[in-house]
Amino acid sequence: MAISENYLDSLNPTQREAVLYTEGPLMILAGAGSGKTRVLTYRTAHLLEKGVDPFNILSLTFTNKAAREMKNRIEKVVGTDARNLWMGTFHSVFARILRAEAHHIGYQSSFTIYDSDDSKSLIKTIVGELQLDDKLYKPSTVLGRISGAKNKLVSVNEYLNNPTIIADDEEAMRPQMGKLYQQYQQRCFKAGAMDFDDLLFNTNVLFKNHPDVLYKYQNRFKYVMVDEFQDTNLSQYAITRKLSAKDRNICVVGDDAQSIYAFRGADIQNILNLEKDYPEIKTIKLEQNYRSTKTIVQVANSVIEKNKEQFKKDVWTSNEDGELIEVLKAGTDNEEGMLVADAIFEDKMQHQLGNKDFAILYRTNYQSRAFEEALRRRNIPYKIVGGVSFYQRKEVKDLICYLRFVVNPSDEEAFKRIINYPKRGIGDTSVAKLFVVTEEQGATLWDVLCNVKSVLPGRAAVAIEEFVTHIQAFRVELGKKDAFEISSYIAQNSGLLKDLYDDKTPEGVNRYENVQALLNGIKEFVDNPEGEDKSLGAFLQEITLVTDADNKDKPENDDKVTLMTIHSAKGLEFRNVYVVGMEEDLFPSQMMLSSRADLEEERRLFYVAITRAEKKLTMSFATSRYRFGRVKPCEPSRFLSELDKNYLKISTKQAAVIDRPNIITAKIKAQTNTSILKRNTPVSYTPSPDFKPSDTSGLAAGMKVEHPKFGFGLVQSMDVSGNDRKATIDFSGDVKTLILSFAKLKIHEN
DNA sequence: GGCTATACAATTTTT
DNA sequence: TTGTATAGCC
Repeated sequence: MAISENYLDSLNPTQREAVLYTEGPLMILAGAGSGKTRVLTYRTAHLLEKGVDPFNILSLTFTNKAAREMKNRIEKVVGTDARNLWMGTFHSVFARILRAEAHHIGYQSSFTIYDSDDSKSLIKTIVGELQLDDKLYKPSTVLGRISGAKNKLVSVNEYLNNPTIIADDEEAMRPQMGKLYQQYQQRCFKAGAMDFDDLLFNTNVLFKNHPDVLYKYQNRFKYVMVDEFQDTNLSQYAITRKLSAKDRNICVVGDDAQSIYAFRGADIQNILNLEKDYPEIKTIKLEQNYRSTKTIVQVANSVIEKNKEQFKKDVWTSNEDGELIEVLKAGTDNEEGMLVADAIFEDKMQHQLGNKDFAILYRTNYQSRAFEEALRRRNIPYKIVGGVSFYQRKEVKDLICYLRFVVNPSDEEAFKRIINYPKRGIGDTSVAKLFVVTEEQGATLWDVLCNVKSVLPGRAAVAIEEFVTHIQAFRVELGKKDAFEISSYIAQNSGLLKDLYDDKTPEGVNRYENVQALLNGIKEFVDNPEGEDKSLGAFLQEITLVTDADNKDKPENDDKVTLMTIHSAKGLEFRNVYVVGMEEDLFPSQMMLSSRADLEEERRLFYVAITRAEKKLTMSFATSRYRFGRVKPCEPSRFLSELDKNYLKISTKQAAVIDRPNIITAKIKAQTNTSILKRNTPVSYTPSPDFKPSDTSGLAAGMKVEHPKFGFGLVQSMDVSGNDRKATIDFSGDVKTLILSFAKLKIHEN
């Protein structure tokens, strides 16, 4: 095996220890930027070098993207052997295993995976059928409760019999919650569907009830590694524990300071459980940060120090001190966008950076709008990670639901979406009737559909019979064609493609293209030599587990500023990071203020945001923000005042253009407490009363100019090499490079 | 059943 | 402000 040179030499002593410690349980507490991925990569490479078969190694990561990247890196070290490693998210790995073992737990291997929209829609249906108050039993609330139970491995029966849970639900005025959980599970099962949590829950059931199956996978996965262990929930932990019970070669990597998924059931307790379950466990701490400047590391430390509950860790770096952390203050959310876009532009010019060196991180997705707009106006390319995934778009999901229903005609949620699209005159009442009859008869949905005449009156029945004939025809093709052929066939013959094609509005054209893109994606899936299972069913299961964050960008057009939530930024790093929307009630989110545990999670989130930055960190906040179509005053985040002031530079920058009348800003300023930033608020330059921008086409070095914001300056040099003409101007010591097409400059003759 | 008009709520984070 | 839910009409 050809391992590239002395890879061990490039590691520090603790890292090396972690790589070499291959037998027996190991816990690596890895501080932010401490070379964790490097350790995991080399550890795997080292295992392979020792002669361990790649088939025997399982690595569980948090995102598909992380898995893919690690696989690539290992491949660079050990070569093509890496292809046979099992790497993926908990959900994708165990979905594959469940697919293979589905018959043991009463499912077909073609089971559907419900995404959260499917789950909520089903809950809504059930709440309606049970005639419960839908204000009280909101789908998201109910799903959250069910999800929470499953993540703690609480089955329906246990739920129904647990006095504490019952009391909780009664106190919340939702006594029917258990009943809903029960119905929901039944309906999923009957529909041949599992939701995200079921993938893990049912893996536990499988391993518990079928020791022979468990034994098989224990022998298969002799070495188990878990990345981002702090974000695992009980259900996930139970799976890893079972898998590694035989050989006890479990290696987990995590950082409690970066645990940000408690809302999804992640439990720090797992780290303690681990020490209990594996008393012989070896713990290694990686504390040297290689990513960030001293300033950033120290500010991050000063933030996380405020948390009470944490393991002792001492993250340090030998990197340079670096630049101070800049804090930008904006009057409005739009101005915040402009300030940040301006700052990015300036940084780019001054340090000759690429767009991909920058990231804008925010707490909630909806904040992206102002930054998109500002970046677009300055022609700075950007990409948004997160938000609605491609597969969630209406037109794409419509086709997917056709495919789902053809593969699994019990799939109720898919049925609901396609039964009247394209329109065939079947309304909600008919659909509800069908479900009721299905329940009453204890039959399957498909059976009822096939005998629809006995259920529904004439017109609707005829329409459904037609639909059934269509589906049957598609199912016949399923055996003959590959996934791509059958999908194209269905897209065409269902009338879906035609419906979209007929819409000639720009949005309609876009929708049509999206469906074509989906078909291309399926083609790619079929042509990809790596996957072994190329059935349509396999494709459908895979894409449900793909998030937008996993999207591989084409490398050639990848030089873009990245916009994303802090959650999706976990595990990534950027040269310059902008943490925006640093306002009370936004970050920390008002939803998280109720308990100390929640606030501490927000603070860890802040810690994650800070530690993404390598060289330069900038934060921003606005003193007013649009919310629900109304301007709302905002106060700076308490997190800002928790930062060590010695590392801060309060910026005096203002946006180049004021977007709304000053009255609003002024009024809000008057009532807003901006104490931490008040003291050195600068006197901004007031332009001459007769200020009027000149024609700058003849601008040359040596000329004296006036800028509405920066005041008088002397042109040092001109840059006409790029697309934009730029001038470097000295504004009494403050040297700026301005793009002439944007900058308003008045040329003074003398 | 399908369409329009009106009312109303909503913004946490993700597999 | 936007998107969704409901009511009321054809």
